[in-house]
Amino acid sequence: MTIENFFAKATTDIITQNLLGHELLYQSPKGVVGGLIVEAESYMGIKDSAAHSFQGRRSPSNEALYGPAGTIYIYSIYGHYMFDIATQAAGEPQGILIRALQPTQGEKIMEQNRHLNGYNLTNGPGKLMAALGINSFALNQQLLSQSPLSVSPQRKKEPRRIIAAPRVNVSAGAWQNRPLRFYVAGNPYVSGTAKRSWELSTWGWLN
DNA sequence: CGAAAGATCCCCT
DNA sequence: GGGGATCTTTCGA
Repeated sequence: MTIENFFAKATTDIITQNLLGHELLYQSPKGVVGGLIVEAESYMGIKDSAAHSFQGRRSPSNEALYGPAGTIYIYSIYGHYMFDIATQAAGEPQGILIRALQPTQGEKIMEQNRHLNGYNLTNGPGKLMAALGINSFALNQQLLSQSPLSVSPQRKKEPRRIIAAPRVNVSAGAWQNRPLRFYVAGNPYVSGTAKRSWELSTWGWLN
């Protein structure tokens, strides 16, 4: 099973839920860094009012969304870099925004990249990219399997419970309240969650 | 060419 | 929980 086979086999919202617990790794110049995916959002393509490809919008900056499943889509907003993966066949511009990681590799390097430590290291889409040390568009439009970024083809850990909620900072449009944000319940690296909701014995995993 | 919006972050109360 | 920083992209004149 390759990571490309993992995608394009279901609807993007199902793929997003199945992606939780997979390990994202980056072969960075300073060493291997990465962690388990604990939070992600689905963007459902031309009919989704919050998607960059809404109504078929297409330009050099979002071209990666139109690539085959497993294509890396990097964009920037407010001076921060974000990491998406195209999930469907070429020409069907749907994708997943990776929003938070639980560090498993190179935590020291990530702390140096971020100049801080603790749960704030990777609990947001811009934060995790800064922690990995990615601050350019160099990997945009590359295939995951042919780049220094990789996602494990299967789960490393099973979420005990997955919560679905409206997407973060999607505040207008017909799809603004759709529950397309998915995260591991109780994991302290999920962005914007309250301390009292954290499960610090299991971090939300079954194994 | 200027302006405004935006899938965010950090620091302060 | 709120406001300012920051900067790329897009759209309208």
